Amino acid sequence: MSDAEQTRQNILTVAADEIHQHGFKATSLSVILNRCEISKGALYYHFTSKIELGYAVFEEVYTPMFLNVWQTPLTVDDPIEGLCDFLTSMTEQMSCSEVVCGCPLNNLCEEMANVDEGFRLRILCMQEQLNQMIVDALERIRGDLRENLAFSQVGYFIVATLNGATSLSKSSRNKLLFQQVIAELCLYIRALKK
Amino acid sequence: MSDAEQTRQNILTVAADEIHQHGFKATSLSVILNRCEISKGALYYHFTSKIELGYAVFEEVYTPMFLNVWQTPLTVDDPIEGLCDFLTSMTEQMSCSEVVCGCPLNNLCEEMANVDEGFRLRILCMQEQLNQMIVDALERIRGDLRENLAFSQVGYFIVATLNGATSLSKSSRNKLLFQQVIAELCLYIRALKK
DNA sequence: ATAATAACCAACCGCTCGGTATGTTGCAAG
DNA sequence: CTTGCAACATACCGAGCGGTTGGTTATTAT
Repeated sequence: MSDAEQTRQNILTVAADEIHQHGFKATSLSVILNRCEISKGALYYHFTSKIELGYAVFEEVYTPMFLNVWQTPLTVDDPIEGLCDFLTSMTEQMSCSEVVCGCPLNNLCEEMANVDEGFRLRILCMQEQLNQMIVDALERIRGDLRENLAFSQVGYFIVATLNGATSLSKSSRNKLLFQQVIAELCLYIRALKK
Repeated sequence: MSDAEQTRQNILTVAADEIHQHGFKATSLSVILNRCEISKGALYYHFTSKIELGYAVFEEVYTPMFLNVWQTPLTVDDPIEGLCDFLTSMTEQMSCSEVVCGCPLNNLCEEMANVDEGFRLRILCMQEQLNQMIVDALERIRGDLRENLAFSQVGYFIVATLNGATSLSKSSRNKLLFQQVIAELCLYIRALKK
């Protein structure tokens, strides 16, 4: 990797972390510059504006991370148990920063979706992709599931509940409420089976 | 009501609307001053700082509004149907601004819970109150419900899912996803009965 | 040897923000 | 009649923000 590309990747990584911790608007470029030990000129050489940097972080850091994390549990033999194991292990592995900072995608959705159209469309696209992955997994085992299930509706329901659960852990500052919601969500998911 | 109290109430109302629309940090005091047609001196006569104004909005506007909205469907004869009717009517009555702006409590939770302890504790208290209302309603009809239900867990699950549903409507900018999640949530709630 | 370009750096700019210090007005008590 | 306080208004402050401008350096092509 060239020096320039290395610099760019470093900016993206640091910016992703800052945005995750403080949100997009509250993320200060000067903090990113300090952490990367570069000047403002360097940042504006690689990115034309703060918001373009935000878009790049979304597309090049958050999106691949997200798709990668969800793909494994959904492509396993039994996606129902895959999902439940995945969600349960989330509650165990959840670091302190994740309890406090929440999910990057959900955070950006809350903060930016109604302010900036560029962010909104990217977030929407990501949510639709995630939903489609769930739908695909459910359809793959539709024989094992109850009749009359609206797969897309179920998918969005699962995603919504998970987001709401991270929201609850922000205010309680511990995993307990999150774990409870996830436990109940797993009950719901397992009840999808016949 | 005295003139001074009138001024104070006016500030609270306008601030509540601004915070709902733009979040706490992005809410500008000067905008509030313009809308209220008062000076900065007037605002700082009634409130010692921006954050104290925020607390006052939470306690004197959001909290009573919230408790009032939830009490009705939960104290009805059949809280299961009360809840479902309540949620369904939300999807119908939902104004355009509510689709875009989301729930004030959830917004503040996402934005401020991990930044300011004063907000965090107030939000947590509100969430616990809401959960307790749901738990009380469920216990009142526990004879009609399935065995082995963890009422508190169910309460937080419902709240979490509702919050997640409003989040989804922010990115899609329409009611459709919200309606789907609520529809699935009602299926879940009705399935609590034997 | 020189010209051009990529990859930066340092200094500065206008703007908005929350907050403060001081000034003013009207009314009510003594 | 004046004193005093409640209820404001006006003007200003420093800090931090995103963004711009004008260099500077090292590498590469001619």
